Parts: sequence; C-alpha cells; structure tokens
Amino acid sequence: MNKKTDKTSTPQRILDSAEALFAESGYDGVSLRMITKLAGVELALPNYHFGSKLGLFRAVIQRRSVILNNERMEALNALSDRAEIEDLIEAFIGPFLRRSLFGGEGWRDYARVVAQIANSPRWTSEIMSAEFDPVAIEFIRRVRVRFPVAKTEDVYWSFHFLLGAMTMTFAQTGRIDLLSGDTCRGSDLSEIHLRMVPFLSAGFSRLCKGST
Amino acid sequence: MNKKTDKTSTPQRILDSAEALFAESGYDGVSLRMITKLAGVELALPNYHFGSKLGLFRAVIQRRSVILNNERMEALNALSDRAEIEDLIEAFIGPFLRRSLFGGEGWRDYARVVAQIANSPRWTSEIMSAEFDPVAIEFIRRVRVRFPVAKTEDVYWSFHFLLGAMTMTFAQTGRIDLLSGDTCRGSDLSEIHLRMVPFLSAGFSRLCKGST
DNA sequence: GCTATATTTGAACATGTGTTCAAATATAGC
DNA sequence: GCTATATTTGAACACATGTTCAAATATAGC
Repeated sequence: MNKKTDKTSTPQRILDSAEALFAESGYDGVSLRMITKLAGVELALPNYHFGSKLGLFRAVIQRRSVILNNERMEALNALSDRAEIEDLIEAFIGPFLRRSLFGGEGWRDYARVVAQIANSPRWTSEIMSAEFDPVAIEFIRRVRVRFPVAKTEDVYWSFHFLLGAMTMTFAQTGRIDLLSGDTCRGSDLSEIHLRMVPFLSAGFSRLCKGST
Repeated sequence: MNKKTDKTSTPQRILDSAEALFAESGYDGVSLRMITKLAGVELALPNYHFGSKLGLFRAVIQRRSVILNNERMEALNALSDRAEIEDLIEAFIGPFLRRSLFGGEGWRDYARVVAQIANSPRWTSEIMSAEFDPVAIEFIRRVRVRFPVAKTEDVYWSFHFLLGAMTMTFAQTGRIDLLSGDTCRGSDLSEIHLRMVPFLSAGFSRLCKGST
C-alpha cells in the first residue's frame, strides 16, 4: 500500500476539506471531526499542523488571499491616473470573479467563505480588515483621484455598496436562481461580471461626480 | 417576591435574548444555555415554547418579518404605475431601514441576523426565500412595469446587486467605520439611506433602461 | 375553592466538542 | 545504515451540546 493515498500533502488536504465545509456551514457549523473525516486524516492532525481550529480557519483564508491581493493590486497599479471608474472597478473585482469562475471548486468555496465572514461582526477586524483592507484602501485612493471633487463620505459609501454587491455575488446562495426560476444562475459569474461593472459604475458616477 | 421578574412574557424574553446573540455569533455560534442565561429562564423553556432550537430560530425571524413585509408591500402598493425607480427602491428598502434606525436594539439585531442568513447557503430556501420572496417578486414586477423594454436577466441581476448593498448595510460589521477612520459610521442608517437610493437608482437605470 | 390545564423546575441523558499526549512510524541528513 | 527530527496514530481528557421528563408550581374556568 502507498504511504499517501493522494498526491497532495496532509496540510493541503485538510485545508481543502475545511474550505469546502466552511463554505457550506460556516466556522461554527463545522467540526474538526467532519473536516478530518472528509480529508481522510486523523483527528489530531489539524491541531498539529495549524495549532487550533481557529488557526486552521485563518490558514484557509490566507492561503488564497495572498494570491488574490497581489493580482488585484497589480491590476490597480497597471491603470493610469486617468483611468475611468469602469476600469478601477474592473481591477478591483475582476481578479476575484475570474478566480471564482475558472479556478475550480476550491476558489468557488473560498469565495463563499469570504462572503459569510464579510457579513459577520465576529470576523470583521480579525480577518476581513486584516486580509483585505490594503487593496480596499488603494482602490478608494484611486477613486478619489478620478473624482477629485467627491465628498469623502460619498466615496466610502459607494465603496460600501460595491462591497455588498460583490459579497452577495460570491455567496452563491442560489436565492436569485430560485427567485428567477433559473432564468438567472448565481454560478454564471461571467453574466454577473458583465452587468456588475456598468451597474456599479453608474452608482459611483451618480454619487461621486460632485453634482450633490 | 414577584412571580415574574420582568413585565415581558417568557417566550418574548427568550426571543429577545436569542435575537441579540444570533446577531453577534450566528445560529451555530450560540447555545441554548447562552440564550436562557441571558434571558434569565430555565434551559428547558425554549424547547417547551418553540419545540427546538431550530424552531426558536425560525420564530426569531418570523416575529418581525411579518410586520416588515406588510409595511413594504403597502409601500409598494401605494405607488402608481408611473412611479420612478427611486420611489420603487425607496418603498422596498425604506421600511426596513427605518425600523433598524428607530426601532431600537431589537430591530437592529434582527437586521444583523437577516444579513448573516442572507449570505449563508444553508438558510436560503428554508428561511430567506420563504420569508422574503413575496415582496421581492412584487418589487421586481413593478420594476418591469417601469422599464418595459428591459431584459429579464438585467432586472434580476440589478435586484441582486440591490440585495447585496442592502444586506451589507444591515450587517453592521463596522468594516466601513474602521476603513474610513470613523468618517463613516455603519450605524448612521440615515446617511446610508440618503445615498443608497440614488446609487442603486443609477445602477438600475443604466442596466434596465434598454440601451443594452 | 376546586379542578383541569399551562407553565416552570431541576436534573439527567446520550452524544459531540476542541485539545492533548505518549507511543509508533516515517522522513531526511550524513 | 544510523541517527535526529517530523509526522502520524489512537486513545483519552474535560467539558459543552440539544433534548427529554417526571415532579412541582402557577394559572384560569367555573
């Protein structure tokens, strides 16, 4: 018999299983026994490799946030100071949407985990702000360059609405599928992407162009 | 000694405590012992009055959803067929925002619970669709009357973005407070309301007016 | 005031929880 | 091949979980 039943390493198998289960039921809805059973490893191993359940959760988030934030930051930096709001929004949301769409189950599950913690007061400062604020700050800075006369609050609240639309998209709850009788599918991220940029651009323009 | 230490009835005290705790930590993050301790009642009473923990959770949601949906449906029905998109959006989100703002802690906590279940696949059909779909369907119908040439998908996706912005607002995680250095406060629902209607109206107009 | 029903009490039940640890095994450096 | 380190095993720990139930108490109808 093989020493490993799979090619992937133990920590990775644990991360993958945890990611899939957290996406479905959230942090408190999943036990280490569920995770280790799905991963096919012993119960003690998550604690050995990640210290604690909380350590495992943080590792799940960080594994992909690092990759993601690099891509997003690069996309923003690639734009000139005269870039339109459409381009800024595209740079901010595009990498995440593309990963969720083409990156396989793991990335899709990851987005669903992020969506849940983004709406939970418990994880806001500890995880959301810690992991995702740098890109957010840069995006907001660039929006203010684009709309120099916009009031500070208008920019932040516009960003807040963008964040909500993005989060709801990542959540993939199937609500819109049910509601539309499958006319729309939450998994069709390219269909959403196509509409999200114009929708949000119009909102930003209305609020931040300075007509007040 | 009094037979009741408070004026409110036992079921209500349980509902209030459950609501406050669910808002902070979600369904799985709260135990019946936490709830009964906060409510100052015996452990067995939630099961007696609501059948199970799940029954209690559903009761927490339904207690206010009934009130809310009546108000929202009336607000929609009060509008003429020629109502602007601004008015439709106002009717859809206004009652909820006002309750959260002026209704006291209970309504604020309730909104936070709804925000969390709105992003969790686990509760989508069981609770979200069951409780909130009728108003959503009526809102969408009215949007299509207002924008008769709009493609079906554009209307649904616009609604999806609206739902995201609304949910993120109700979540009250404090992220935008942190990010803006308290320039913006997530608890200032009137500040948000003021901007949310124009922002979303611009998005709907861009996507649904039929220019494609 | 008595009776029937509704509610509350306090304890127990079986099972699930994250974490720990010494012993066994595998891996890598030389 | 031997040794030192890294990993895995399997079991146990102390405690928390939702639910149940008979007994005690309160409430309401007459």
